[in-house]
Amino acid sequence: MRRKKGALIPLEVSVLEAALGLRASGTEAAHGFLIAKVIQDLTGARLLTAHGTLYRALHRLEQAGFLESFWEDPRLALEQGRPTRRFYRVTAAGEQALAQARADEKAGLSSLTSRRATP
Amino acid sequence: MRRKKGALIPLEVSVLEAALGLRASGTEAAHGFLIAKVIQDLTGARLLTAHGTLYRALHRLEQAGFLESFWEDPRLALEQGRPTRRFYRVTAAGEQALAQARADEKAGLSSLTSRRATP
DNA sequence: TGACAATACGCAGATAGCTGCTTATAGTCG
DNA sequence: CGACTATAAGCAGCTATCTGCGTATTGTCA
Repeated sequence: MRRKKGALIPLEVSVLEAALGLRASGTEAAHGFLIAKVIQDLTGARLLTAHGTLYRALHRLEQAGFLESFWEDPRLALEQGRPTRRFYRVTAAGEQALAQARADEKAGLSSLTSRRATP
Repeated sequence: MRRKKGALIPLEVSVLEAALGLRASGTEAAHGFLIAKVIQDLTGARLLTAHGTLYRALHRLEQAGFLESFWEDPRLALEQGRPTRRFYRVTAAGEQALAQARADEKAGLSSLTSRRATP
């Protein structure tokens, strides 16, 4: 799956949507596992085992500047007896990229329907 | 498996032996996962998935005062990109208990061979 | 338009620690 | 000695993150 430079891949769109959705419902920053669950709920996808894919997507998005990440206080994780979480926050650039991806999607759909018509 | 008060169960003996073995070879304090691996090597047991059993044994031994535990610095774990480890150290009481268990085992074996003879 | 190359996807599993449930076993009491 | 019961063992799975590997898909270039 070769990437059209600067564009977002479906899973990345889902990640941004999930993160923004969580933010809208009061969760400032979401960790990977939570995002995985939300996406799973939304899409019905079985990324139960395939978490690796999601984490890679998160890293890509971070490198692209669409997400920023930070580790939670490890002492908190220790107290609650679970692994330390890494939290992700959607950046302004990320929001823009998502908006752009949505616009592209619409454009792509219309170009698809009018493909035969446009030379 | 009902416990003879104060006695050690085979797995607990293995845990103490593994921890002491590691200490003898320069590893001051061992974490659960490492102990699991050592025991696995020694006994050939397949506690690959059954880690739960080991951790419970570790907790028991700690509660009994035969082990003391401490968490590693979570920042270190973060830097090395792995879950935080919990380290265990055999206490003096633990060493004594192990010696006792070995003595009991020998006594048990001899009583076994002479069972019919001893009333 | 069709072949190629880049890369995302999904599977599998590692790292660490932990809990719940069922079964087997061993100690104790009648 | 045999029944009862406490509990360890084993199985399964959760929490959370991450890497390696083979396959599938997609954009681009000829």
